[in-house]
Amino acid sequence: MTGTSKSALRADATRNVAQIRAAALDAFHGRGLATPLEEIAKIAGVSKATIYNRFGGRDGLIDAVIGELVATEMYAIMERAQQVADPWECIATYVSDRRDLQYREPAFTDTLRMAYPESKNLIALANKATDVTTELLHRAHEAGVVRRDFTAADLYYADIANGLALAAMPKPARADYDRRTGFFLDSLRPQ
Amino acid sequence: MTGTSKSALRADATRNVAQIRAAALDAFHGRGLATPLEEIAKIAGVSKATIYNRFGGRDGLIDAVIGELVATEMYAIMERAQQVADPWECIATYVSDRRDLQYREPAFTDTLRMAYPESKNLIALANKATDVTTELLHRAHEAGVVRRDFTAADLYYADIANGLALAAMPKPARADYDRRTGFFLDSLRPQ
DNA sequence: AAGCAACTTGACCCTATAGTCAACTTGACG
DNA sequence: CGTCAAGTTGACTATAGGGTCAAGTTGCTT
Repeated sequence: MTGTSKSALRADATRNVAQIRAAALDAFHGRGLATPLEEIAKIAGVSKATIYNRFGGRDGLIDAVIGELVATEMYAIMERAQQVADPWECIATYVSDRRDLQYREPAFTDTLRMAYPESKNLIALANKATDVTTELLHRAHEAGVVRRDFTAADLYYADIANGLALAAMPKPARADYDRRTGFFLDSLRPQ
Repeated sequence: MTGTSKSALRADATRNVAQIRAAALDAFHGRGLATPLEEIAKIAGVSKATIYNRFGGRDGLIDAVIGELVATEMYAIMERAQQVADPWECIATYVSDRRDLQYREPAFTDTLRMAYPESKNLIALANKATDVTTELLHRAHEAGVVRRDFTAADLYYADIANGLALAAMPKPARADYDRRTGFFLDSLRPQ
C-alpha cells in the first residue's frame, strides 16, 4: 500500500467529500437539517448528484456531520449537568443548556424530534438525550426538587414545542427567550 | 325580481358554494387551514377550479368559514373569561380555554399564527384575541395574581409553540395535555 | 324552445424538492 | 503517456401543491 489511508477514494472525490461536509455544516447550522441538498451542493461547488454518490443522500450526509454539528455540544451539556452537585441546579443547568443549544442550533431540535429516522447517528443521539433526561429527572424527583407529576415526556414535549416555535416565528430576542426559559424552570418546582 | 335573494348566483353555483363550505369546514376541522384545496374539492364533489371561481382561492374560502370554524368558539372563550370575577380564575379560565380549543381545533392555532395574512376575517380574529389577552393580562397584573414579567407576547409564544407541537407530534392523551396546561398556569404566578 | 350568460372543468403551467442515470471527464497506475 | 475504473454531472423523472383558462355544459329568461 502507498499510504495509511484506508479509503479507496480518488483525490478529487476526497476533496469533494471535504467540501460537501463543510457546506453541510454551514447550511445545517443556519437552516436546520431540512436544507435542500441542491443548496448544499451549490455551496460545495459540486452537483447534487455528487452528494448522492458520496453520502447516499440526506440521511448519510446527516450521519456524517451530526457529530460535529450537535453531538459534541450535546455531550458537553450532559457532562456539565452531571457535574453539578446540587440536585436542583443540576436539572436547571441541563434544561437551560438544552434551551440555549436550541436557540443557537436548529439542528438540535431536528435531532430531538428524530426528524430523520434513517440517520443512525441522529437516532442514537436522540436516544442518548432521552436516557440522560430520564436519569436526571429521576434524581431530581428523588431529591424532591422537581414536582413528581412532571415527566421526561413533558420535558420532551415542551422542548419540541419550543424548537418548532423558534423555527416558525421571528427569533425572539435573547433576553425574552431566556426569561421564558426561566418561567419554564419555575413550573418544574414542587407545588 | 323573483325572490328576496340578493345574489345573482345561479342555482347550481349556490349549491356548489354550500357544498364547498361544508367540505372546507370538515377538512379544516381535521387538518387545519393548510388542507390542500384539491382535497376539499373532492369532498365537495366539484373541481378545484370551482373553488377558485366561487371563493377566489384559499384566502377567500377561509374568510367564508373561519367564523363558523373558530370565531364562534373564540368569542365564547373571551366572554366566558370576562364573566369570571376572581382575577386569577379569570386568566386561568382564559388560558385553559384557549389550550382546549387548540387541542380540538388546529385551525385556531393557524388563526393565532396569522398563517394567512390575506384573509381579512382571520386577521381580525387574531387581532381581537391579542387585544383581549392584553386586557386580561393587564387586569391580572393589577390584581397581582400574575407575575409582572410575564407579557402578552410570552403567552402568544407559548401558545404558538404548543399549537405547533400538537400539529407535529402524535396527539398527546387529554390527561397529559391538561397536566401540561396546569404546569404552564403555575408558571404564571408571582415568584 | 332557443339563445346566451353563467358556470364548471379537464388539462394545463409553474414552483420546489427528492432522487436517478447515461454519457462524459479525469486521476492514477503500469 | 495510454488506458480505464472511478468519479462527476446535466438532464431527466417523479411527487405535491398552487393557480389559470379555453372549451364545453347548463340554468334562466323571454
